Amino acid sequence: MSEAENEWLPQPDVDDIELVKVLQALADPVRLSLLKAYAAGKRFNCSPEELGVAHLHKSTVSHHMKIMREAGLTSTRAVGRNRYVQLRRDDLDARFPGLLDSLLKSLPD
Amino acid sequence: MSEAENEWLPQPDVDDIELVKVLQALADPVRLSLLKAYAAGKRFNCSPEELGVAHLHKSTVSHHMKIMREAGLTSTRAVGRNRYVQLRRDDLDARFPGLLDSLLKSLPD
DNA sequence: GAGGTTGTTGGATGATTGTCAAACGGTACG
DNA sequence: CGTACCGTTTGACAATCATCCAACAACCTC
Repeated sequence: MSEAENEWLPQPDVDDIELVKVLQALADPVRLSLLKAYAAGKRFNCSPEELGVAHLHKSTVSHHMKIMREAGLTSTRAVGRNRYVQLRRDDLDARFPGLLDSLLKSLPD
Repeated sequence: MSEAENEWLPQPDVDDIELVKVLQALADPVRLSLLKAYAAGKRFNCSPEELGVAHLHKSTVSHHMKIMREAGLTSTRAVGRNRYVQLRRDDLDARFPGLLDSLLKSLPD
């Protein structure tokens, strides 16, 4: 049994989260799907099937996750082969009060 | 003196405003500047200077305004040579409650 | 260690986008 | 009427982007 690593993937500091980049990260139907999945608590692994984007290649999903993380939308912890992703709710709410909530309420079914 | 026309430029119906398109329309620094100008009540003419994007060609500004209008963000009334633009506050708030408010509060200076 | 799993990276490609410039079309007003 | 004005449209161009595929790296299990 190897030492369980617990490494956080690089992400911008709270104060460096830019509105334009957040909006750019959200301006894509696939990433809105990911946002919805993350908001629903799906935080374990990145398989396209479980994230509701089964039609996409896994590298494409990885690409979208990177964009969201680098925009400041998500945090990712790498543990072994898995990625544990979660929304940066507190950080986003501190920086853009109410934005995430109204977004999540406005997401299409 | 010619008859003063009062023609509304084409825009989506309230129920047809899509979140993705709204976000795409907002995911650009220039259009965020326009949003800010419109929110501040600058509704008369489309000159790049008065809208705070003096570095851009007038056709570029016209292009951005069209994108915002077709996304459902703005309403435009054409009167003579002028364009009277305003935010669709009520429509946006009906469709995405709280979104516009939190956005406007989050706009950079 | 071998082989299967999970996610990332690089290249390639087609589509979209932001911008400008020039031409165009109404409009206002001498 | 002619000219200046204001915004739109079109074409062109470079840049960015979303996607796939193949190769790779790290990990887990047998």
